[in-house]
This record gives sequence, C-alpha cells and structure tokens, in this order.
Amino acid sequence: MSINSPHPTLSQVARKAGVGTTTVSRVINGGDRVSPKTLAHVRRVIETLGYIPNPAARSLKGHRTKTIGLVVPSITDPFFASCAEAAQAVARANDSLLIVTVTANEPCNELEILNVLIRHRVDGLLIVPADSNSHALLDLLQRAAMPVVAIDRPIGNPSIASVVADNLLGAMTATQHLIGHGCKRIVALTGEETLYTIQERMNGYLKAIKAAHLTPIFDTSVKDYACAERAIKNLLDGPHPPDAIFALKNSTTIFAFEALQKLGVAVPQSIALLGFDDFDLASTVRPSISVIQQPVEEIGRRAAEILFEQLSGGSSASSPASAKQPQQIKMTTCLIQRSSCGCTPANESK
Amino acid sequence: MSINSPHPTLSQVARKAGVGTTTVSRVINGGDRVSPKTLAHVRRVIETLGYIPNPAARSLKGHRTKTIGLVVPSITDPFFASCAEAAQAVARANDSLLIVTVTANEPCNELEILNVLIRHRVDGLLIVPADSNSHALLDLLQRAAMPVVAIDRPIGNPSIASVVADNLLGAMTATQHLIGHGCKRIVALTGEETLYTIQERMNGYLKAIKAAHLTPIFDTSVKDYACAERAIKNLLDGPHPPDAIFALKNSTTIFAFEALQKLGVAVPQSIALLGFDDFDLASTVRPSISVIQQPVEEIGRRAAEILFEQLSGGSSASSPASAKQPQQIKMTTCLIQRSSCGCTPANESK
DNA sequence: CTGTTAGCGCTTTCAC
DNA sequence: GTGAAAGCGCTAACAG
Repeated sequence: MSINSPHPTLSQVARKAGVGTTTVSRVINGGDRVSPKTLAHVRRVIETLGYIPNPAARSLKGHRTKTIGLVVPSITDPFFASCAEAAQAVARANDSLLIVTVTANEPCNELEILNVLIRHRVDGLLIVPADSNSHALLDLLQRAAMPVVAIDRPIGNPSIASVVADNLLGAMTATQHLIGHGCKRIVALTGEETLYTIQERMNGYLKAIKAAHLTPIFDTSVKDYACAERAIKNLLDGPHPPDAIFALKNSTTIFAFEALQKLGVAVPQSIALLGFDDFDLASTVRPSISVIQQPVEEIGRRAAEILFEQLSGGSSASSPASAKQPQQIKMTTCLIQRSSCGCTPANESK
Repeated sequence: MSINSPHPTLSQVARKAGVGTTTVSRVINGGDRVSPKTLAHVRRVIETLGYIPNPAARSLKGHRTKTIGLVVPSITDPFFASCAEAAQAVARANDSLLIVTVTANEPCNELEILNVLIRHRVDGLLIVPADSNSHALLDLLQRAAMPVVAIDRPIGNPSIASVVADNLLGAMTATQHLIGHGCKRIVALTGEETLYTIQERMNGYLKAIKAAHLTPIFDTSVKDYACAERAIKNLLDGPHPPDAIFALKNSTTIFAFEALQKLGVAVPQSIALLGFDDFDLASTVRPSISVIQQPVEEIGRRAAEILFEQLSGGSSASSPASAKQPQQIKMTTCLIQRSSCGCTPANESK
C-alpha cells in the first residue's frame, strides 16, 4: 500500500504509534523494559505497516552482520555439499545466514573471494583451504581478525581452529585390513599429492606397510579414467603385479573400479580394492566397494558450531577442560566392509 | 597495527590524506572527477591504512546489498548442488555473494527462510519452490517486491520468471524410446506426485503411452528401497508383468536398479529400465543405466543470469524480441542411451 | 518505563 | 576538481 517507501522505517513506526524511537527499538529487540501495553500497541503498528528492521543500519551500529562465509573448493563435490548443508543448518540455528563461495582449489581464487567476504564483514569464516601452508592465506586471515575454522584441512598455524578427519589413522586401518586379508603387494593410488588429506593418507598407508615389513608402492599418475586404466594395466602386466589397490580418494576409487571392470579383472579374487571416502553407490555396484568412511556431516556441523562458540564466547574461561588454544579436532573414520576388499557382508543390498 | 579500530573508516582516510570525504568516496567508486594526482595519493593512503569500505553503510544509503538468496530443498542433492554452483559463479561475476538456504521441501520452512532473506534485504531471489501453487509463497514474494526467478519448478503465476527443464517432452521421449524397443507394458515409478516436475513427467509418459494405444501403469508407492523391492516383486509376480520400468526420478531409478539386481532380474532382457535425471555412476554400473539428462548447470546459470538482468535492467525495452512478460524458460532434455533400456552403446566404459 | 540526542560509515547534493 | 553538510535507519547513552 505504501507507494512511496518500499520499506517503512523505525521512526515511521514510532510516529504512527505515538512513541519514541527508542521504544520501538526496544520492542523489536525483545521488548524488555517496555510496558505490556505499549509493547502490544507498538507490535500492532509494526504489523500494520509491515515494518522490517534494516539489517544494514543495525550492523552499521557495530553489530554483527549475521552472516558467515563458507569457502570450499566446490559445492558439487558430495563431501563439501554435506559440509555446506550441515553448516547452513547450524548457521540458521544461530540466526545467521550462510554465504557460499567456491575456489576450485585455486589459491588465487581463494584469496580474492576471502577479500570479498571480509569486505562484506561476515562475522566469521569456514574454510577448506586450497593450500594448508599458504603464507598469504594466513596473513589475510590474521589481518581480518575474525573467527575462522578450517574444515577438512588444517591451516598451517595452530592459532586457527580446525575440524578434519583422522586421515592418517583411517589410511592405516585400511591398509592393515587389506594386509589382514593376506594382501602382500598393496598399491596406493594417490591423487593430488599437494593436498593435506592425501599426504596424511599416504603417511598412514606407509606406516602400516612398514609395520608389516612390506614394500610400499605408490602410483601418483591417476588423474582421470584414462590414467587409471593405463596405470592399472601397467601394474598388472609388470613383473610383480599387485594383489590390492588402496585408492586414496573418491574419484580415484571410481576410476580404478571402472578400469578393473573394463580390463575384466576379478575383484576381489585377483585384486582387492579399498577406497578412502564413501560414496552413494559404493554399496550398489558389483562388487560393492569397501571404503573408509568419514563423518562428513559431523565435520561440517562441528566446524560451524565451533565458529559460533568463538563468536559468542570470544572471552576467556568457558569450558573447564579446553584451554584458550583453538581446538584442533580430528574425527575418527570408519571402515565399511563391503565386498571389494574380500569381505562378505551380511546384507549385500545395503 | 591499528589497535583501536578493527577497520579504518573513510573519514580517517580523508583526514590522513588531507582531503575531504567526498574525494575519498569518489576514489573508491571509480575515481571519476578526481585529479590523477589526488587519486593516486588517496589510493596510496587507502592501501597503507588497509581501508575497506563498509558495505552496511553503503547499502544504508539505498544501494544494493550485493547479495542474492538461493532457496533450495537441499544442497546435497547433486541437481541442486550444480544449480548452486552455477548460480554462485554468476553471482560472483556480478560482484555479488550467494546466500544459500535449504527448505527440505517444507513450505513452512520455505516461508520462514524467505522472510529471513527478505529481512536481510537480499537484492534478489532464486527459488526452487516447495509448492508451485502456494498462495502464501506468492503473497510473500509479491510483497517483497524484489526480482525473483524460480528454478526447476515454476511459481504458479506468470509474473514470476522461471527456468525449468522440459519435463513433459523429456518423459515423452523416454517413453517413446522404450516403446521403440518393443516394450508394451511400461510401468512408471513416480515419486512425490505433488511435485510439478513429477506431474509433468507423468503427463509426458501418459501422452506417449496413449499415442501408442498402450495401457498406462503407475506405481506411486516407491519411497525407499524397501518399497521399490516390494513394488517390483509384486509387479513381476502379477498376471501381467511389465517389460519396462520408467523411473521418474533419480533415487527411484537407483532403488529400482538395486531391487532388480537383488531379485536377479536380467536388465534389459527381462525388463528394460530408463530413468529421468542423470547421475554420476549411471554409466559405471552394470548394466549402465539409460537416462533423460537435464541441463542442470545451465538451468542454474540461466536463472541467475535472468535475475541479474532484472536487477540491472529493471526498465522496459532492452532485448528486441522479449516483451515485458517475465521469461518462462523450458530447457530441452537429452536422452542418454546406455544399456539398461536395450541399447548397445559404443563405448561401454564411459 | 520512556523520550531526546548523538552518531555508526558512507553517499550525495550543492556550493566554491 | 573539491569540500561541507545533511542524512540513510538504527542503537545506546543519558536524562526524565
């Protein structure tokens, strides 16, 4: 109805209600220290006018913008999508909005986006850093002086909180499981070696292999399906063909599976397969694929929760146990035994 | 270094540079009407101080907030994740940020979230409406008086632009393809019948079935894997077992596939399978699954582009062909022939 | 309990 | 070219 102004203002409400602006302000902020009568009256006027407080004016007064930024490599990756969904839920529970941005794992994109986010005065940041050890990143974050929580990969500075999966232990467990199946020549198909997660998994694999006095075999060449097929073919035709494949990331697992299938190799009879990171159809394909599963949603949720704790707390003593040192949380992973590693799961159809 | 203020202000810059605030304002807004000399000088001071304009103050002056809201049922659904990723790219290209929210397809969540977004004064909205015909939704949107573009499902009012897949034509094509394979008893496994997309697909199926003088068979019971197994078992054991299944949505396709596999039914020999909406491993499972593919990313991208056109244009004549009527775009789908429908694709491994 | 009064950081006439 | 000054809508002292 109000043709003139798209949005009525607080003072308009005040005038129409015949009260001061302070009173209206108090009403929209919980209504404390206002007589029940005026409160009801002002509320009615607000309703009538369709008044909506302007958040810009509010945050201008030094308050929060009620937005947090999420910086991930990609949203189409199920892992990050789950994190994002969990984070948005937590944000909403804290009366905040989630701004989602993607970096494609490019440090320069990351820096640029972070700048935009900081300029936008988000209250805090959730980041999956493209490069865990980037000096520029750390600098920027330090200067921004706002709460930050790293997800999936720590940021090379203990002053920044992080929530990651226990990649090392997960990879050790996986490797040991394969060894338990009697595998002697286990090849690790890596993925981007520059990534913290991959490095940790490589270390875990290495640790288990060495403990069992076996020979570590790495193949870092698998970037796409073609690579996978070539790599596996070479391995199989070589003098000492492997008896197991440990794929260090999702897409690698799938490429390997496809290649094995194409080459007509019996899994797990001729060669066992175990992947790091679960995926939707891992239980549906035949043979079903055993994997190390990460508590994806929980990683996103915890990270967001920690961020909001930092936002509200901010001060010193709160939880008795935790010191001031920002938390570095490692979530435990879980081995899902399906068929591809040589196990025989009870209910094959789930 | 500035211990006192977390963020230097424009007037601090002005003072330090020995100029007026107006000049600084001009500099940060493109630097027009400022002498090259002062421009350079002010820029240097800005750099030194690490000055960042406060967007809250800016939008308070009636400007845009440079944020748009995306409202989807879920981000973990690959379809919406792709839309989101495309939309965020377009937003960034337009110097804006994307706020992502999820509704779980619940109209009440939707309304609530929309209110938060509107209150936040986002510049525009991208919505996958939980209910295409919700009066409350329409009302709210009308009142918000901001650019809105519907994605995947139109909002029951031609005054709101939308970008959706041509579900009807896609389903017709699918059904006709199955008929072309000689199938006579094609059962449609639906999904949520209240959804616009499902309804359209049902109509497309119906149209093709009728044109071929066949009998339509619907099964609306498939909500999860157990339902699927039961439904398919019943169908197969019935007096007139179907010779093809047309699954109207992704998860249904997967459930059906799993059930068929579990029941030991030969696909496509005993029964053909065709799904609506492509998914990652559709080409990897055996048999590979034929599907109707939607131009997902493009749907998200176009929708965002249209939103920004509305935001910038706003006025009347721009493109010669398009009238003032908001655009209702239907993207064409594509039949991906793989094995499950009876086709024999050339390259089975991709 | 309630109103008056300064600003928050920025843009924008309107003079110079 | 440049600056002074008046707000944008709201909150927060500080009086009553």
